[in-house]
Amino acid sequence: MAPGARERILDTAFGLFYAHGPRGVGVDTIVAESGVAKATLYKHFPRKDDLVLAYLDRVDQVWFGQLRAAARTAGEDPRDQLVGLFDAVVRACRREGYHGCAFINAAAETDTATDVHARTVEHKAVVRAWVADLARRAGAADPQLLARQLTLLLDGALTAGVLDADPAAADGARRAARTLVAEATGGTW
Amino acid sequence: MAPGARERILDTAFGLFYAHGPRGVGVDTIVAESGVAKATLYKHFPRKDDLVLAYLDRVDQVWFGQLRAAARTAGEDPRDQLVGLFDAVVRACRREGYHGCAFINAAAETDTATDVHARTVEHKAVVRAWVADLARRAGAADPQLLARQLTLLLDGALTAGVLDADPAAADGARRAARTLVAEATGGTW
DNA sequence: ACGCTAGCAGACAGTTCTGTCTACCACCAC
DNA sequence: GTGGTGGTAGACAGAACTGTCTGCTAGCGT
Repeated sequence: MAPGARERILDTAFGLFYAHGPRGVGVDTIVAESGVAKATLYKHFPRKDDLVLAYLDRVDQVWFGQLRAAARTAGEDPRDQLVGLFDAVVRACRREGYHGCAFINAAAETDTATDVHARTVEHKAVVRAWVADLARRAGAADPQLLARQLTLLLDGALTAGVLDADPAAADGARRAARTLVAEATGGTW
Repeated sequence: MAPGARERILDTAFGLFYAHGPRGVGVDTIVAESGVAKATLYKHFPRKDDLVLAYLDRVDQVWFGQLRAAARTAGEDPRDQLVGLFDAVVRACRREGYHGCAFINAAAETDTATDVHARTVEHKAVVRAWVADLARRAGAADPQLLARQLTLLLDGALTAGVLDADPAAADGARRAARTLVAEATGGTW
């Protein structure tokens, strides 16, 4: 009880939604697993979609935090930070129960007109804007282009990480990122 | 009747599965839409999963055909062909009703131990092997690495194409491909 | 003592899903 | 004409789904 019903629901939903996809988990399962009453769940999240959106918000926080940490760890040079982003991917793919990008997975099972889809687009746009800022500070000739290319690689690597357990995927992405950053900033460093 | 019930079922399933994801389409819907009797559907495809796999096989044929056509159109030089692959992505993303990579979408809503997941892994491996052969003929220092990087970009671009209608995504992927191919084959051409 | 808030427990309605089954029909080979 | 093949039409069972509702309990501020 101490952590409050809302947190328990979100914790449970986080694990189940990520493992099986929002559509693959019934409300009853979340109720049973979290030990919360059904009425309580529907008080906090009137519709299942509200719970899904709260789940995605949490994923956004966690994943963005990991990206920031990876960049911070990579060093002072923004170019190193851009490449360092892919350490977050490498680490994520190695994690037990890794199942790809939660946003991509969630969007894959919804129509393009839904809130879930919109939230996914928004998340990707925010990440790309942040990468573009790094690219600008790295002195890229076209920061928007470089950010676009790196986030494409990012999404590709996140997807490949679940399809193909081979860690060569994330490593290949990292090396590709280095090549693209070098090309965009005019030479190696 | 002329085209046979099996084809009618597959045609209908192809459209519906791609638009809403296999899990988002009930067997009843396919029955109604294809004008086929339920018993007939279950005679040809004893389980829904069998129909999903047949759907994926058809997607594989179609998409691989488009990749091959894009490479062929790009010219004689294997390096041009590697870059030309991304024309297939550009064209796919522009198509009305584009909804991303059918394999990635299908895999996103299944467990990793399922047939659907395995078929997806297989498809991606076949495409990558084919790209690796192109990379070898293009004289890449490490064809496996280049193929890995290009297919990462491919998957990233296919995913971005549905999340973000901006055609800059596929174009960015194309330009990144050119950079990576140049780097791997030692200089521009 | 009183009322308010938060929560638990579980029945319930109504829909939708997969998969099975019965009954009938049309054609074609022999 | 007779039997096999492939198809239609639709009822049906059994499960799972979302969302609602009733009743009960415990704590807490005043």
